[in-house]
Amino acid sequence: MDVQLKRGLLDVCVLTAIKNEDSYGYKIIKDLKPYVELSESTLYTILKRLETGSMLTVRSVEHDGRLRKYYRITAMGLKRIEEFKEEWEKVLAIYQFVIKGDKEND
Amino acid sequence: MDVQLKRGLLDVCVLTAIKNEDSYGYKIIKDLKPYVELSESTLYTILKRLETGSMLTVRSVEHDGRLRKYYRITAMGLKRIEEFKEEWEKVLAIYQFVIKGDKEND
DNA sequence: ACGGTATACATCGTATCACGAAGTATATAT
DNA sequence: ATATATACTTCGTGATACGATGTATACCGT
Repeated sequence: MDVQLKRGLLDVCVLTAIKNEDSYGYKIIKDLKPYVELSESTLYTILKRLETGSMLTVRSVEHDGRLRKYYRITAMGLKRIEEFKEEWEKVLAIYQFVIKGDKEND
Repeated sequence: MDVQLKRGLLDVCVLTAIKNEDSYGYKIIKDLKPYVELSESTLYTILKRLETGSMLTVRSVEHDGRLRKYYRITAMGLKRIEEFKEEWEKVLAIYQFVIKGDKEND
C-alpha cells in the first residue's frame, strides 16, 4: 500500500488494535497485518508518539522470561479515533471528487 | 484537515484538477478549495514532483502581461489516478476495521 | 550440539513531504 | 497612494515511515 496513503491511518489503526484489550508490539503487528502492514521500527515509533501524546499508557509485564510492554488506550486515544471518524467525511468528499473527475455537477 | 490524512490524497487531487482541462497554479488552488486547502508552496512542490514523475507536462502562456504555467495531465498521470482508485479498497477495509473497532467478527 | 525461526523490543539514519515565510511582479480597486 | 488579487518561486523546518542493525530468549528439527 502506498506509504503516503498510510500516513493518516496508522496511528488510528494502532489505537484500534488496542482499543478492546491491551496489547503489545508484536501482537499489534500481527493483528493489523490483514489490513495494513507495518514494520517493527514503524510501530515502535508510532507507539512512542502515541504515548507522548497521552493516547495510551504502557506497562511492562514479564512473560516467559521476556519482557512485554502492554499498551492501553486512554480517553484521549478514544477521542482521537472519534475525531478520525469525523474527518472521514472530508476524505470521502475528496474521493468523490476524484472519481467523478469533472466539474459538470457543481 | 489532518496533514497526514491529506498526504495520500493531494497528488491525486491536483491531477484530478487538471484532468479535464489544462489549468494553472492559482486556479488549481481555487478549484480544490472546497475539497482540500493547500498553500501555494505546497502546490508548487506537488506540481514539480508530478512533473518530475512525468504525471504532467507544462507550458508557459503569456496572460495579461503575467506568466502563466499551464499543466496538462499525461497518460501516466491518468494511470496514477486509476491506481489510486484501486488502492481505495484497502483504505476502506482499514476504515471498516476502525469503525468496527473489535474483532468479534473474524 | 547447532542452526534456523519465532518472539520481543530498541535505535539510528534517511528520504519524503506539507507548509509557513518571504520574495518578485503586475493589474485593479479604493 | 495603498491595498488586494493574481501568479509563480525558493528556503528552511518539522513530521514521519521505514530499512538496517542490534540485543535477547525460546523452541524445533536434524
